Amino acid sequence: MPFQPLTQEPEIQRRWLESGAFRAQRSGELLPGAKTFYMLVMLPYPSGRIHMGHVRNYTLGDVTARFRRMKGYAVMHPIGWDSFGLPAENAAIKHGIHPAIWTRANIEEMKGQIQKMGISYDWDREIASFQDDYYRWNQWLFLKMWERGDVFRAMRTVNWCEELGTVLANEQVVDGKDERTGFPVTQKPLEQYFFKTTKYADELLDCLDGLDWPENVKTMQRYWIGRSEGARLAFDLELGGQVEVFTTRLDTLFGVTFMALSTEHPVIEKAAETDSALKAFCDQVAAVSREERLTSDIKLGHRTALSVLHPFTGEKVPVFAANYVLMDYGTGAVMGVPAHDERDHEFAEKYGLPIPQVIDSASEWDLGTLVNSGEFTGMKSEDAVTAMVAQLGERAGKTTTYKLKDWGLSRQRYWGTPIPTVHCGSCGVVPEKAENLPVRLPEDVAFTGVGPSPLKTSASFLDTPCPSCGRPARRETDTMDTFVDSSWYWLRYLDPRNTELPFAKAESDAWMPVDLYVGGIEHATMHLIYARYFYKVLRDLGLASGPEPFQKLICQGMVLKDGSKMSKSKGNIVDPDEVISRYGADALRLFMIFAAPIEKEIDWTGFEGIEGASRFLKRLTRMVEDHAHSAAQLPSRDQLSTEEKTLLIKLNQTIARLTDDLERRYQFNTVVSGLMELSNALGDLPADAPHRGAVLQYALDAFVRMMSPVAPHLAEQLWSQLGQQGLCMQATWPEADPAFLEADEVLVVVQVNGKVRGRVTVPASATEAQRREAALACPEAQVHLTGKEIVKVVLPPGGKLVSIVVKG
RNA sequence: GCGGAUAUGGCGGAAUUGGUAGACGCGCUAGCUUCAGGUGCUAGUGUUCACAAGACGUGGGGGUUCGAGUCCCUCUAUCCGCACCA
Repeated sequence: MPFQPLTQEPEIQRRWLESGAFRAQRSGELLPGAKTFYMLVMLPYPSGRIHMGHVRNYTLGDVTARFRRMKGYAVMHPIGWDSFGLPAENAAIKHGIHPAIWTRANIEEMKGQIQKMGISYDWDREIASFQDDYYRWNQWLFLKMWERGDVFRAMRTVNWCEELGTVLANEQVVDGKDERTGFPVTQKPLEQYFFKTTKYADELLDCLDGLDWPENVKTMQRYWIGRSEGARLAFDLELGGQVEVFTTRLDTLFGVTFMALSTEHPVIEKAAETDSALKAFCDQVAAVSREERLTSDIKLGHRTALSVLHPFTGEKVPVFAANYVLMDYGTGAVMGVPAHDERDHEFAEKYGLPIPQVIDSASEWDLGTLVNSGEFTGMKSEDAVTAMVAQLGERAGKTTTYKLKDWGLSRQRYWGTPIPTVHCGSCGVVPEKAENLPVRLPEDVAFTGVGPSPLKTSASFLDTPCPSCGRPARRETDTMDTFVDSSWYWLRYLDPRNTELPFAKAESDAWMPVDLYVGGIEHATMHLIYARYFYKVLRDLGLASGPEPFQKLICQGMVLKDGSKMSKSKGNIVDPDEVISRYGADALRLFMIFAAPIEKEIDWTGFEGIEGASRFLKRLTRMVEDHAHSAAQLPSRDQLSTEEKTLLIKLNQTIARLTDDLERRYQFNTVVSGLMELSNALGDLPADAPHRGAVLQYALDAFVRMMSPVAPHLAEQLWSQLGQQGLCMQATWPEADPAFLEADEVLVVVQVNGKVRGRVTVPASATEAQRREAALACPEAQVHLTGKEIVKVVLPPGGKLVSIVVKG
């Protein structure tokens, strides 16, 4: 049968689905001691069409899943849909269709495309977050977290559009205006729900060390969490009250010449009530847009009428409002030490403040020995901190701060999980009862794009009795951030139809942690921090075991077109469907794996690469077609011709190498090049080799099994042609035969003074002394040895090299 | 500015523990087959001088070593992340 992927692939896909070969076992079906492998890809958003990034991601996961199945693992390889969120709601506004209809249609479309790629997902475990049998468990978990005190309510500013009467996401706001309508957007404080992620800050940071993740992702998370050890210190205001600061350099306390407070600091806000110049300064700072603040680092300050008293000297220290102090880090107040902090230095120079040196060290910003610091003079920085904390008593203490913030999960949107709380006139904010879940999204809403969240207009949704006192009350109309949906979905895959719990612990214990998680680098912080946070909460709720959900993480590189990201607006999208309909899924898969190491970008400059992949598959098909099926037994090693032995050695070395690449190294592009090398070796077998039929049959059998994870459709076809029954994907992965890993003769490279001068062949059994002798006798080397004194001869382990050192 | 990474032919890349640099593929060149080719096959393809042997060669410079793409120091360039974090 020739290479006809367009007709063959759908046929083979049907056989797979009918055979149930993609199905993952329930925990009860696993034999004791069974090896499991959980292969996870990041939950896709059903935007409408599959793009090349998906193809790369899913192919990689599929290669791993198929390899592990053949290696005898029970494999979990699921897929689902991150199907709440803004685009569906925008589509509803634009086209006047319900977000659910738009979402369902997109899922159908994309599912069909994924199936055309031959990805081995267990479709029985498919989940979609917009369905109430998924989001009810978001609500259930929210209630559990509420009980434990992991949820709280607080004010936070949002992007508010007065004309639309709605809240906008950051990406919807461009130049301070709604990107769709151009209406102005302002900042407005709103009471919202938060998860207490900071409670786990230390654990989230410390557990990173044990994870097999890319170093850059771990670094990004460390920075994001931003743990900083230091001390807090309360200064007395001259006119009563205190200002607390956080500092990593308490040892520089005697160098304080000013206090810098954020313009949003309560002390400044209060002072501004009676100080119009200060008020004007604060307004001026507030008027600068976010982007401008980020790009400009000009320090501005305004001296207030206030002063604090130095806790040791009692001297008056002036208080400034300053634009470079952030209200949401530390305490929103900084003790200004211009001699030993770069920013404070710049500020002090600008406003003419004294810059007294109090530390003696190599560089002005380093730790060292204290000078001009009263009774602490002469102490080392580290000791001074301890001594000062002890002296300062109640007003100071060692402490730690984090950049990580609590996770604000409220969204003033329709298309998300309703937050299951109720506002009661007498009881306040009350959680819904678990037995009343799910709190479903109502259908009686209109999507106008104007006015408050559609939930606020639905009487059927709003009116509800108070779960606590039973009197009429109103439902919460905020919905959850969609990151909640993606923070535990991989556990729902393990038990997707459970109606009692989000998932049974037996299932999670059987499969967790995820062995390999593959996705885009864009999720390095948000998703991968939230997911880790949730897992720790689930563990503490007794629902899951183990500290971390994802043992190994791979972030695949992007697929570019001529050096830039493929996007609709640039019109440079290469549609996977188009490629599949020209070359077949196998050729596309092969190219995606081969083109570059997985973490690097692939630039899709043209179709040459995929032509090459297709050519390789055609050549293989011909090779199998030309090979007359042979039932002959493979002869023993000493009966084989040299060429036959060479081929079988290449075969077994390839088995060993590819197994290692897939199992330990997670290096995929070399798997394809290994297959190509082996196919070249197959082609080199002479037509008149004495045992050609038996040797080829043996080698092709192993070859087809090894190509099966990458090009599974053609592998099935060739597998049948080789006379094998059953599915190739269910065959076992070949084992390297130790009898064929070494050749009879081995090449020894001869170096003289580090330069390669010759090569000699010796029997594989040759001793060190024999190798040494053969090398010294090598004529090419002799030229460089005559008339020189041999200083030493080095024979490194492995026996493949002899290095001769000469003098003169 | 801070942090992380990367640098190998015309291109994508390989070299797993310090041991033959350039596997494999793309592209290119020549020939054959077919000549309707966006087909198939064979040979060649780091640079340079070439009959050969050789010399040079993994961003630049230095070092360790019998031996360095790989380890150390230093410089340069590119990419990514963060962005006044007290």
